[in-house]
Amino acid sequence: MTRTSDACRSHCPINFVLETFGDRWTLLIVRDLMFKQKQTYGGFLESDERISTNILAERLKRLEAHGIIERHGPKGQRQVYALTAKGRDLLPVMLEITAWSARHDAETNTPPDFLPAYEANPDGVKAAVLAQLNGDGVDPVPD
Amino acid sequence: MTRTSDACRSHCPINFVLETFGDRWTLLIVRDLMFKQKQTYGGFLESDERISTNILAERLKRLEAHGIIERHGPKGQRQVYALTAKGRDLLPVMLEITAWSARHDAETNTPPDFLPAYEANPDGVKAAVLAQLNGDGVDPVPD
DNA sequence: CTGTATCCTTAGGGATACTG
DNA sequence: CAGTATCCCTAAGGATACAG
Repeated sequence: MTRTSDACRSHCPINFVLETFGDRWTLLIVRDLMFKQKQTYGGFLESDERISTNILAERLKRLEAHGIIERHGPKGQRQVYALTAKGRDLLPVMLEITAWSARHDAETNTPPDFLPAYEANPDGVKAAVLAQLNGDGVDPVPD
Repeated sequence: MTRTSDACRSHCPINFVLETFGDRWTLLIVRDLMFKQKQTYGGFLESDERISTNILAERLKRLEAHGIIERHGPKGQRQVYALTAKGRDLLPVMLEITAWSARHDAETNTPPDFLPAYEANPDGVKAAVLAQLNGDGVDPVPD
Protein backbone atom coordinates (compact mmCIF):
# COMPACT_ATOMS: atom_id res chain seq x y z
CA MET A 1 0.00 0.00 0.00
CA THR A 2 2.64 2.43 1.16
CA ARG A 3 1.51 5.88 1.99
CA THR A 4 -1.52 5.67 -0.30
CA SER A 5 -2.98 9.12 -0.90
CA ASP A 6 -1.52 10.66 2.23
CA ALA A 7 -0.21 14.12 2.76
CA CYS A 8 3.25 12.61 3.29
CA ARG A 9 4.61 15.53 5.22
CA SER A 10 7.95 13.77 5.60
CA HIS A 11 9.60 10.38 5.29
CA CYS A 12 10.09 9.97 8.99
CA PRO A 13 8.88 6.64 10.41
CA ILE A 14 7.18 8.36 13.34
CA ASN A 15 5.37 10.68 11.00
CA PHE A 16 4.35 7.71 8.89
CA VAL A 17 2.22 6.20 11.62
CA LEU A 18 0.76 9.59 12.40
CA GLU A 19 -0.51 9.79 8.83
CA THR A 20 -2.70 6.78 9.58
CA PHE A 21 -3.21 6.82 13.34
CA GLY A 22 -2.85 10.51 14.19
CA ASP A 23 -6.38 10.99 15.41
CA ARG A 24 -8.45 10.08 18.43
CA TRP A 25 -10.35 7.13 16.99
CA THR A 26 -8.43 4.93 14.57
CA LEU A 27 -6.31 3.12 17.12
CA LEU A 28 -9.38 2.20 19.16
CA ILE A 29 -10.63 0.06 16.30
CA VAL A 30 -7.31 -1.76 16.20
CA ARG A 31 -7.55 -2.26 19.95
CA ASP A 32 -11.04 -3.71 19.65
CA LEU A 33 -9.94 -6.12 16.95
CA MET A 34 -6.74 -7.08 18.72
CA PHE A 35 -7.79 -7.37 22.36
CA LYS A 36 -11.56 -7.20 22.60
CA GLN A 37 -12.63 -9.87 20.13
CA LYS A 38 -14.79 -7.34 18.37
CA GLN A 39 -15.06 -7.69 14.64
CA THR A 40 -18.36 -6.17 13.64
CA TYR A 41 -19.68 -2.69 13.07
CA GLY A 42 -22.04 -3.02 16.00
CA GLY A 43 -19.29 -4.29 18.26
CA PHE A 44 -17.12 -1.26 17.58
CA LEU A 45 -20.06 1.05 18.23
CA GLU A 46 -20.57 -0.46 21.68
CA SER A 47 -17.11 0.51 22.96
CA ASP A 48 -16.92 2.90 25.89
CA GLU A 49 -15.59 5.82 23.88
CA ARG A 50 -18.80 5.98 21.83
CA ILE A 51 -17.56 6.48 18.31
CA SER A 52 -20.25 7.84 16.03
CA THR A 53 -21.47 5.90 13.03
CA ASN A 54 -20.08 8.14 10.32
CA ILE A 55 -16.62 8.30 11.89
CA LEU A 56 -16.55 4.55 12.33
CA ALA A 57 -17.49 3.90 8.72
CA GLU A 58 -14.87 6.33 7.49
CA ARG A 59 -12.14 4.87 9.67
CA LEU A 60 -12.95 1.32 8.64
CA LYS A 61 -12.52 2.34 5.01
CA ARG A 62 -9.25 4.09 5.73
CA LEU A 63 -7.86 1.16 7.68
CA GLU A 64 -8.83 -1.16 4.86
CA ALA A 65 -7.26 1.17 2.30
CA HIS A 66 -4.06 1.16 4.34
CA GLY A 67 -4.05 -2.63 4.47
CA ILE A 68 -4.40 -2.74 8.26
CA ILE A 69 -7.75 -4.54 8.26
CA GLU A 70 -9.78 -6.55 5.78
CA ARG A 71 -13.47 -7.16 5.55
CA HIS A 72 -15.09 -10.51 4.89
CA GLY A 73 -18.66 -11.31 4.02
CA PRO A 74 -21.07 -11.40 1.07
CA LYS A 75 -21.53 -7.94 -0.38
CA GLY A 76 -24.49 -6.09 0.99
CA GLN A 77 -24.41 -8.41 3.98
CA ARG A 78 -23.03 -8.14 7.47
CA GLN A 79 -19.27 -7.76 7.25
CA VAL A 80 -16.70 -9.29 9.56
CA TYR A 81 -13.54 -7.27 10.06
CA ALA A 82 -10.15 -8.72 10.84
CA LEU A 83 -6.60 -7.50 11.18
CA THR A 84 -4.25 -8.24 8.31
CA ALA A 85 -0.67 -9.36 8.95
CA LYS A 86 0.30 -5.70 8.81
CA GLY A 87 -2.32 -4.92 11.40
CA ARG A 88 -1.38 -7.80 13.68
CA ASP A 89 2.17 -6.58 13.46
CA LEU A 90 1.11 -3.56 15.49
CA LEU A 91 0.89 -5.82 18.53
CA PRO A 92 4.27 -4.81 20.03
CA VAL A 93 3.34 -1.15 19.68
CA MET A 94 -0.03 -1.73 21.32
CA LEU A 95 1.52 -3.65 24.19
CA GLU A 96 4.14 -1.00 24.85
CA ILE A 97 1.48 1.68 24.81
CA THR A 98 -0.55 -0.32 27.28
CA ALA A 99 2.47 -0.81 29.53
CA TRP A 100 3.31 2.89 29.45
CA SER A 101 -0.23 3.91 30.34
CA ALA A 102 -0.39 1.41 33.16
CA ARG A 103 2.87 2.71 34.55
CA HIS A 104 1.96 6.38 34.34
CA ASP A 105 -1.74 6.43 35.02
CA ALA A 106 -2.07 3.84 37.72
CA GLU A 107 -4.83 5.74 39.51
CA THR A 108 -7.50 5.78 36.86
CA ASN A 109 -6.06 3.21 34.54
CA THR A 110 -5.84 -0.15 36.24
CA PRO A 111 -3.11 -2.37 34.84
CA PRO A 112 -4.58 -5.08 32.65
CA ASP A 113 -4.31 -8.70 33.80
CA PHE A 114 -1.54 -9.63 31.43
CA LEU A 115 0.69 -6.67 32.25
CA PRO A 116 2.88 -8.37 34.88
CA ALA A 117 3.21 -11.35 32.60
CA TYR A 118 4.14 -9.05 29.72
CA GLU A 119 6.86 -7.26 31.69
CA ALA A 120 8.35 -10.61 32.70
CA ASN A 121 7.97 -12.39 29.39
CA PRO A 122 6.95 -10.14 26.48
CA ASP A 123 7.23 -12.80 23.81
CA GLY A 124 5.00 -15.17 25.70
CA VAL A 125 2.17 -12.66 25.88
CA LYS A 126 2.64 -11.70 22.25
CA ALA A 127 2.37 -15.33 21.22
CA ALA A 128 -0.75 -15.76 23.32
CA VAL A 129 -2.50 -12.76 21.79
CA LEU A 130 -1.56 -13.80 18.27
CA ALA A 131 -2.76 -17.34 18.89
CA GLN A 132 -6.05 -16.02 20.14
CA LEU A 133 -6.48 -13.86 17.03
CA ASN A 134 -6.75 -17.06 15.05
CA GLY A 135 -8.58 -19.36 17.41
CA ASP A 136 -10.36 -18.43 20.59
CA GLY A 137 -9.33 -17.17 24.01
CA VAL A 138 -10.09 -14.88 26.88
CA ASP A 139 -9.99 -11.10 26.93
CA PRO A 140 -6.47 -9.99 27.93
CA VAL A 141 -7.35 -6.28 28.19
CA PRO A 142 -10.04 -5.36 30.66
CA ASP A 143 -10.81 -1.67 30.76
CA MET B 1 -0.48 14.36 36.74
CA THR B 2 -2.86 11.61 35.63
CA ARG B 3 -5.43 12.53 33.06
CA THR B 4 -5.34 16.20 34.02
CA SER B 5 -8.32 17.99 32.53
CA ASP B 6 -8.91 15.50 29.77
CA ALA B 7 -12.13 14.34 28.29
CA CYS B 8 -11.43 10.90 29.75
CA ARG B 9 -13.70 9.04 27.39
CA SER B 10 -12.80 5.77 29.06
CA HIS B 11 -10.27 4.17 31.36
CA CYS B 12 -8.68 2.09 28.64
CA PRO B 13 -4.87 2.35 28.47
CA ILE B 14 -4.94 2.73 24.70
CA ASN B 15 -7.44 5.52 24.97
CA PHE B 16 -5.28 7.15 27.63
CA VAL B 17 -2.41 7.78 25.24
CA LEU B 18 -4.85 9.00 22.60
CA GLU B 19 -6.01 11.69 25.01
CA THR B 20 -2.48 13.13 24.88
CA PHE B 21 -1.05 11.97 21.58
CA GLY B 22 -4.13 11.53 19.42
CA ASP B 23 -3.28 14.22 16.92
CA ARG B 24 -0.85 14.73 14.05
CA TRP B 25 1.75 16.84 15.84
CA THR B 26 2.36 16.01 19.48
CA LEU B 27 4.41 12.87 18.92
CA LEU B 28 6.73 14.69 16.52
CA ILE B 29 7.91 16.89 19.36
CA VAL B 30 8.71 13.83 21.43
CA ARG B 31 10.57 12.41 18.46
CA ASP B 32 12.62 15.57 18.07
CA LEU B 33 13.54 15.57 21.74
CA MET B 34 14.28 11.86 21.86
CA PHE B 35 16.11 11.22 18.60
CA LYS B 36 16.96 14.52 16.97
CA GLN B 37 18.74 16.37 19.76
CA LYS B 38 16.34 19.23 19.35
CA GLN B 39 15.35 21.07 22.48
CA THR B 40 14.42 24.58 21.44
CA TYR B 41 11.40 26.24 19.94
CA GLY B 42 13.32 27.09 16.80
CA GLY B 43 14.64 23.56 16.49
CA PHE B 44 11.15 22.08 16.52
CA LEU B 45 10.02 24.61 13.93
CA GLU B 46 12.74 23.47 11.55
CA SER B 47 11.50 19.90 11.31
CA ASP B 48 10.38 18.62 7.94
CA GLU B 49 6.70 18.52 8.81
CA ARG B 50 6.59 22.29 9.26
CA ILE B 51 4.56 22.72 12.41
CA SER B 52 3.17 26.22 12.74
CA THR B 53 4.12 28.46 15.62
CA ASN B 54 0.78 28.54 17.39
CA ILE B 55 0.36 24.77 17.27
CA LEU B 56 3.88 24.26 18.55
CA ALA B 57 3.37 26.60 21.49
CA GLU B 58 0.11 24.95 22.40
CA ARG B 59 1.55 21.45 22.20
CA LEU B 60 4.56 22.38 24.31
CA LYS B 61 2.21 23.62 27.01
CA ARG B 62 0.11 20.49 26.84
CA LEU B 63 3.11 18.20 27.01
CA GLU B 64 4.42 20.11 30.00
CA ALA B 65 1.01 19.98 31.68
CA HIS B 66 0.98 16.22 31.15
CA GLY B 67 4.42 15.88 32.67
CA ILE B 68 5.99 14.57 29.48
CA ILE B 69 8.42 17.44 29.04
CA GLU B 70 9.82 20.20 31.21
CA ARG B 71 11.19 23.58 30.33
CA HIS B 72 14.38 25.08 31.73
CA GLY B 73 15.64 28.62 31.53
CA PRO B 74 15.23 32.06 33.10
CA LYS B 75 11.73 33.36 32.62
CA GLY B 76 11.29 35.54 29.60
CA GLN B 77 14.43 34.02 28.17
CA ARG B 78 15.10 31.29 25.69
CA GLN B 79 13.77 28.04 27.08
CA VAL B 80 15.34 24.62 26.76
CA TYR B 81 12.94 21.71 26.63
CA ALA B 82 13.70 18.21 27.83
CA LEU B 83 11.88 14.95 28.31
CA THR B 84 10.94 14.02 31.86
CA ALA B 85 11.31 10.44 33.12
CA LYS B 86 7.72 9.89 32.01
CA GLY B 87 8.60 11.19 28.57
CA ARG B 88 11.79 9.17 28.28
CA ASP B 89 9.75 6.14 29.22
CA LEU B 90 8.03 6.43 25.85
CA LEU B 91 11.21 5.18 24.24
CA PRO B 92 10.03 1.56 23.78
CA VAL B 93 6.84 2.81 22.16
CA MET B 94 8.77 5.08 19.84
CA LEU B 95 11.17 2.32 18.86
CA GLU B 96 8.39 -0.13 18.12
CA ILE B 97 6.59 2.46 16.04
CA THR B 98 9.79 3.08 14.11
CA ALA B 99 10.31 -0.63 13.57
CA TRP B 100 6.75 -1.09 12.35
CA SER B 101 7.03 1.76 9.88
CA ALA B 102 10.33 0.53 8.56
CA ARG B 103 8.87 -2.93 8.04
CA HIS B 104 5.71 -1.76 6.30
CA ASP B 105 6.81 1.27 4.37
CA ALA B 106 10.21 0.23 3.16
CA GLU B 107 9.82 2.08 -0.16
CA THR B 108 9.45 5.62 1.04
CA ASN B 109 10.58 5.16 4.60
CA THR B 110 14.18 4.03 4.73
CA PRO B 111 15.01 1.99 7.82
CA PRO B 112 17.01 4.08 10.27
CA ASP B 113 20.60 3.07 10.99
CA PHE B 114 19.92 1.53 14.35
CA LEU B 115 17.01 -0.61 13.19
CA PRO B 116 18.94 -3.83 12.55
CA ALA B 117 20.72 -3.36 15.86
CA TYR B 118 17.40 -2.80 17.56
CA GLU B 119 15.84 -5.96 16.14
CA ALA B 120 18.86 -7.96 17.29
CA ASN B 121 19.35 -6.33 20.65
CA PRO B 122 16.52 -4.01 21.72
CA ASP B 123 17.86 -3.28 25.17
CA GLY B 124 21.24 -2.26 23.84
CA VAL B 125 19.72 0.38 21.58
CA LYS B 126 17.44 1.58 24.34
CA ALA B 127 20.38 2.02 26.66
CA ALA B 128 22.30 3.88 23.98
CA VAL B 129 19.48 6.33 23.32
CA LEU B 130 18.91 6.92 27.01
CA ALA B 131 22.60 7.49 27.59
CA GLN B 132 22.67 10.01 24.81
CA LEU B 133 19.70 11.87 26.29
CA ASN B 134 21.92 12.72 29.21
CA GLY B 135 25.28 13.20 27.62
CA ASP B 136 26.05 13.51 23.95
CA GLY B 137 25.94 11.20 20.95
CA VAL B 138 25.12 10.83 17.29
CA ASP B 139 21.72 10.99 15.66
CA PRO B 140 20.22 7.48 15.64
CA VAL B 141 17.22 8.42 13.50
CA PRO B 142 17.94 9.80 10.08
CA ASP B 143 14.79 10.65 8.14
C1' DC C 1 -28.59 -4.66 12.70
C1' DT C 2 -25.21 -2.82 9.00
C1' DG C 3 -24.14 0.70 7.22
C1' DT C 4 -24.80 5.58 4.56
C1' DA C 5 -25.93 10.39 4.25
C1' DT C 6 -26.82 14.94 5.94
C1' DC C 7 -26.69 18.73 8.87
C1' DC C 8 -24.26 21.57 11.74
C1' DT C 9 -20.96 22.85 15.36
C1' DT C 10 -16.53 22.95 17.13
C1' DA C 11 -11.76 22.21 17.21
C1' DG C 12 -7.50 21.84 14.58
C1' DG C 13 -4.51 24.18 12.40
C1' DG C 14 -2.29 27.28 8.42
C1' DA C 15 -0.65 32.06 7.60
C1' DT C 16 1.06 35.82 9.35
C1' DA C 17 1.65 39.86 12.16
C1' DC C 18 3.41 41.18 16.32
C1' DT C 19 6.15 41.62 21.00
C1' DG C 20 10.21 41.05 24.08
C1' DC D 1 15.40 34.13 17.87
C1' DA D 2 11.49 32.77 21.32
C1' DG D 3 7.00 32.99 21.87
C1' DT D 4 2.15 35.07 21.54
C1' DA D 5 -1.97 36.54 19.27
C1' DT D 6 -5.32 36.93 15.61
C1' DC D 7 -7.69 35.86 11.57
C1' DC D 8 -9.84 32.62 9.03
C1' DC D 9 -10.78 28.34 6.92
C1' DT D 10 -11.07 23.50 6.61
C1' DA D 11 -11.54 19.09 8.55
C1' DA D 12 -13.06 16.38 12.52
C1' DG D 13 -16.69 14.81 14.41
C1' DG D 14 -21.41 14.66 17.19
C1' DA D 15 -26.48 13.89 16.38
C1' DT D 16 -29.63 11.92 13.94
C1' DA D 17 -32.38 10.47 10.09
C1' DC D 18 -32.49 7.23 6.60
C1' DA D 19 -31.89 2.76 3.58
C1' DG D 20 -30.97 -2.26 2.71
